[in-house]
Amino acid sequence: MTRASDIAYDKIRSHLLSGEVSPGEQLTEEKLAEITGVSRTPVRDAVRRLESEMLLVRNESKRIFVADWSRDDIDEMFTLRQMLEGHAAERAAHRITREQIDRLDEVNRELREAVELTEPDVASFLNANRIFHEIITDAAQSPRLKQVLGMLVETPVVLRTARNYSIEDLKQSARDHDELISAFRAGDAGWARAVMGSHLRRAFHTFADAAEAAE
Amino acid sequence: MTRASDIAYDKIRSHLLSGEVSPGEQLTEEKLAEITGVSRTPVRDAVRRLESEMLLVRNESKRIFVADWSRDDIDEMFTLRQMLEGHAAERAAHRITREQIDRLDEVNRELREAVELTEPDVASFLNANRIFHEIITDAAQSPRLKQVLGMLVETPVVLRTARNYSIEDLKQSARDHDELISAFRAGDAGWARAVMGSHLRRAFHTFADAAEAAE
DNA sequence: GTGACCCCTATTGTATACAATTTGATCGCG
DNA sequence: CGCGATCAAATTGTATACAATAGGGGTCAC
Repeated sequence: MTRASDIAYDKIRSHLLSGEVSPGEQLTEEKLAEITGVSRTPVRDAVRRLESEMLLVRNESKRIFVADWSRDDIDEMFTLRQMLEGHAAERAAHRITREQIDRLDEVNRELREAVELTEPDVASFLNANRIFHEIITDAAQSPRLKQVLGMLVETPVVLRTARNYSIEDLKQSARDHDELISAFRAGDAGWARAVMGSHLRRAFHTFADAAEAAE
Repeated sequence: MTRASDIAYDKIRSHLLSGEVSPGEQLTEEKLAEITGVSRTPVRDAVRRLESEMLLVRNESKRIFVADWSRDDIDEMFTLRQMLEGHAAERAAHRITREQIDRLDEVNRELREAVELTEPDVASFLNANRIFHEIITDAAQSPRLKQVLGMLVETPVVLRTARNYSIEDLKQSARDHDELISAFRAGDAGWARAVMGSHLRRAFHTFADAAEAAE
């Protein structure tokens, strides 16, 4: 994308993720233009993107609101990711290159380092985790799948809850990733799909438990 | 959406489906503005939508082109629909109302009427088919699923090829729909998913055979 | 003849003014 | 008091002018 609309997208997104705004709160294109420092035109582009990621929603008269995700909504999102990323893992098992597998190894090493600090670095963990899954999506070599998965991003509430994940949960993620790498090395599509499936399903329950504990 | 951008979307879409433009052909916002009779601003909105449906694509420097779908691309699209609509059917089986089931019956009656003419009315068939699947997606009651499925629309090549479908293929579709309705009446999620899966997978092969025959 | 550079043109991106629509509130009337 | 109509304010939609960028083609040096 272009510069101004990228800036707008990034700034609005981090604004939404920061927790400075509450679910259900109304935003206007003009206010967002002020915040981002660009005019309404690129803001509108950014809002469209964030709508497709369901971080923003519009009411019947096109006004813009911060999306409010229920527990069921998040369950459904993880279920869709489980299906689609499971499929991605299956495809990737037959298509992934040695270089990509090495990269997965490297990224998961970084992820593990972020976890094994005395105080886990959750931001680095989430970043490494995102990159890890992106590599697999790319290795699946399906533009359509990639585009569809792009809509199913982490929601603000999931990211904020991640701070409450236990060290054991985070370590289990790293172990799942290791097993995925093994499945890819073996070229075993069924194995890769199964591991991805349980990995994402467990991730949902980790989230749900952490969210419950936070209340 | 708003009026002008809706007009632009509809006009550009039917322009793409009409076959007046070839895959890979470049389009410019200005030309599309001329065709649609609105300014570039709503045209840009419409182009964004058509991009997300992958009927248009952009190159590395943001120029707009008519998408070119390979046989593998279409295979992958049907595979994704099979997963997602299978899931939708499964959810719908537990949530669909009596009214919605009656509506499915009615729409499938129309579909069958379009097929059983001496010269099948393919346009009516496709329209009824689209509505039938939309009712199920709605009955699944998952905004996320609905939004994701909205991206996986029929491609121009699939719609054009539909003219070559045999009467027997069209009748089989109507029978699949009847079986789906039976599964919904029984509230049997597994049955609904299975029927939807084979229905869509067969649809791909029907398309592939018709496309091959047309060459 | 080939390749690098530069300029002109085509095309997309951005800002801004104005139009259309929706909301909410105020006023008047029963 | 309640209810509805009407107007003003807030918000999104559209058109248009201008800015930025990428592509294509021509020229010139070698």
